[in-house]
Amino acid sequence: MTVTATMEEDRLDETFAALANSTRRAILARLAQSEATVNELAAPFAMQLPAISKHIKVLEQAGLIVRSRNAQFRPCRLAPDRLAEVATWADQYRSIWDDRFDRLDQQLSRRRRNAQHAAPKGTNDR
Amino acid sequence: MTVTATMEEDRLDETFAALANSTRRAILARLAQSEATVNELAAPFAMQLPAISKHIKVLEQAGLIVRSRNAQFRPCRLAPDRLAEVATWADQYRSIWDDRFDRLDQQLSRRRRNAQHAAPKGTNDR
DNA sequence: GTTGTAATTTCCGTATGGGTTAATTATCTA
DNA sequence: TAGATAATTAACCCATACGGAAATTACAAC
Repeated sequence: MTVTATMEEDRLDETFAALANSTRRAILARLAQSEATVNELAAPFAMQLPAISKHIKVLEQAGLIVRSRNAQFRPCRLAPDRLAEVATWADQYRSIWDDRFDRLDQQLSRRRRNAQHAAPKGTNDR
Repeated sequence: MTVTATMEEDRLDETFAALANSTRRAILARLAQSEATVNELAAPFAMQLPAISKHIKVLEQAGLIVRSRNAQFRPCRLAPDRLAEVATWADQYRSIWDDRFDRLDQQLSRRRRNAQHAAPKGTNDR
């Protein structure tokens, strides 16, 4: 019964864990431009190839990228579904930060009104 | 020069790492309803209090929650800024999954047109 | 088949994560 | 002051994460 929920939770664990590394996020950003091979992805980093290879494995396991085969090359490309899930998850909380802006906005309006009543003749803010 | 970028990257590392645990995400979901004490937050979990206390510490360190003091109690409440950053980060990739839906939509339109040309007299789908 | 290039796997060291129990701190109440 | 409640810290166990170096696999070109 809670099987689906648990599966989704596990997947979010894995997704967020994969995203919790700036090298891996940089790889995703690079792949947002176009697909790329492991060596191409590794080029910008001061890190040995095996390390990048492992990061790619993590991203693939998490479903954030998919890979094909072209001779010795293993081109990677972005798989957007998990990223969409992250956006959806975070959006659950949107009302909370929106509310806060609303309250701030109300406060500002109130202050503007009060300022007008207190000093109706000029701009006396500060 | 890249100081800000690096700080933001480090913060995203920390934010995603904090979110990569279903217990901690459940705590955030609970705090989206109202603030709560450590014992209240711990109640739903089959886990000792110190474990929850550590999870809360991780969330606080990551800036996802803030805490106040009320006698022996340390009520927690949600701090939405980091969640907003996550939403913004994920939204960078929105065009990619939108594009995919667009392509799917175009495909379906094309199929619809072709179906009309091939069998203009009736609904012959499936 | 040998050589070269692309990429992965294995093994290792070190650090961190997530949980436990026991001990400790902080605050209220009688 | 003593005792109860809320919460944290300390000490420990086990597993996993991240990186390096060396060895290995997969394929192409000659």
